[in-house]
Amino acid sequence: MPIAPTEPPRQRKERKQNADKRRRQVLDATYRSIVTNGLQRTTLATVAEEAGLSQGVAVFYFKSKNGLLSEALRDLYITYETHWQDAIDAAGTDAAARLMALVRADFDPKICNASILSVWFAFWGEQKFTPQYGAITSEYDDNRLRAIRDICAHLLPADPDRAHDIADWVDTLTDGYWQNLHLFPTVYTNAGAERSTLRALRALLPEFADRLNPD
Amino acid sequence: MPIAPTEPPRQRKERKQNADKRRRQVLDATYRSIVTNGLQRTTLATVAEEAGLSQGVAVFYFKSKNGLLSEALRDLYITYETHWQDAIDAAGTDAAARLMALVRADFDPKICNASILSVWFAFWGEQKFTPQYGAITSEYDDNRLRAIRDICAHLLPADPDRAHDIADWVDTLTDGYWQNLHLFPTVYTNAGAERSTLRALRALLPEFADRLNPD
DNA sequence: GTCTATACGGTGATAGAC
DNA sequence: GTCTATCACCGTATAGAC
Repeated sequence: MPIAPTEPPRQRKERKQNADKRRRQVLDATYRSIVTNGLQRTTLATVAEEAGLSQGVAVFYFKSKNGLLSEALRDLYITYETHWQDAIDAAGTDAAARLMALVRADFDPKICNASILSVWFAFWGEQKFTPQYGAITSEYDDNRLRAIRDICAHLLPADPDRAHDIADWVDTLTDGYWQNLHLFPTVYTNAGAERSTLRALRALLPEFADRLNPD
Repeated sequence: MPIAPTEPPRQRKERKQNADKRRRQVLDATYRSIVTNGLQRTTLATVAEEAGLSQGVAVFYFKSKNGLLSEALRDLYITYETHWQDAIDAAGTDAAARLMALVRADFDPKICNASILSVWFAFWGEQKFTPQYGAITSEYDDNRLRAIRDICAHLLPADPDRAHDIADWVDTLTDGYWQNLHLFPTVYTNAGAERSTLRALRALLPEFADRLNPD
């Protein structure tokens, strides 16, 4: 059976690396094009120009415009997920500290700013009409909701119903503040949204209020 | 100065009525086209077909595609605003009852369902790239936030800071549930979102818990 | 006021040279 | 792998007949 469709391992690896590099290059360009042009006016031409490559390259690596945009959305979710996971990992084992870390991570300007929010909302605005987006959104958002529920379950081991409610409210409230930040960037600020969310948390969890204080 | 560029009053009125009728006809068609095609693939052609009119009519009454879509967004906000205003008006003078009425109005399937949410999010996804949308959004959302703050101020006359927080949380939490309903229509339901919001309200306002119960 | 026809500029995808 | 050239198509807006 051997005498496989061979090529030296080293060369194969180099090809793979080149492919990954190009994919990254095109994804970054896609992201920049959406930020400046929106999803509507992002075309293979605008992406190619941002990347400093030809249109053909984007098609070669992503098959179609739709494939490219779907991968861009997945990439966005991966970056986001890595960020909040790192944050709760770094917060140690105390559930209150982990919950606070997750909230603060959500409003970190590194992943929550006008540009990135405009990309999120551009995709979400199309989600109903592009089924692929919906599948990606569900997959990743589920991870986050489970993580929040897990933290809350540890925080309130004696009251799973209340833990479930709190988890739902935290998830929903942070989403709501993202929307406020996106729609009214002159009224809301990251720091303000974070403070408001933590204040809500202290009001909802008075017994942990001292451990949910950013100071 | 008279001898104005006249035309008999009756005729002028009839023209105005016809214009209003046509505008409504085209706006409704625009709305239907967005629901079925999304904002990206809504064109003058799809709107004209939905309306059973020619492309020229849409341009005649709304100047351009952009003008048409902006008016459609404004129309959406007016319908929404009328709905929640009617709801709090009908709730009487008790602040807790008014607050609950506002929340319940927000999840009324009449104005909160998969179709309408997809239209809202389609516009919000483009907001950053179409300045006109932002102006309309700010104008109308401000009315709602002021109304909520007003209700909360009546509810907690002795504690304006807390009233302000509660108002902010109600506004943001309902927005967040709209997003959940839009992104995960198989997981969230209108009734569930309403119940969760009211439960949050009772947790945040324990002294009014009995008056914030839907039963 | 309403229509049809059309100008003009993209758009995604493909073919084929290098 | 990467490029350029090219295809068939669709988008808005306008012009002008009725």
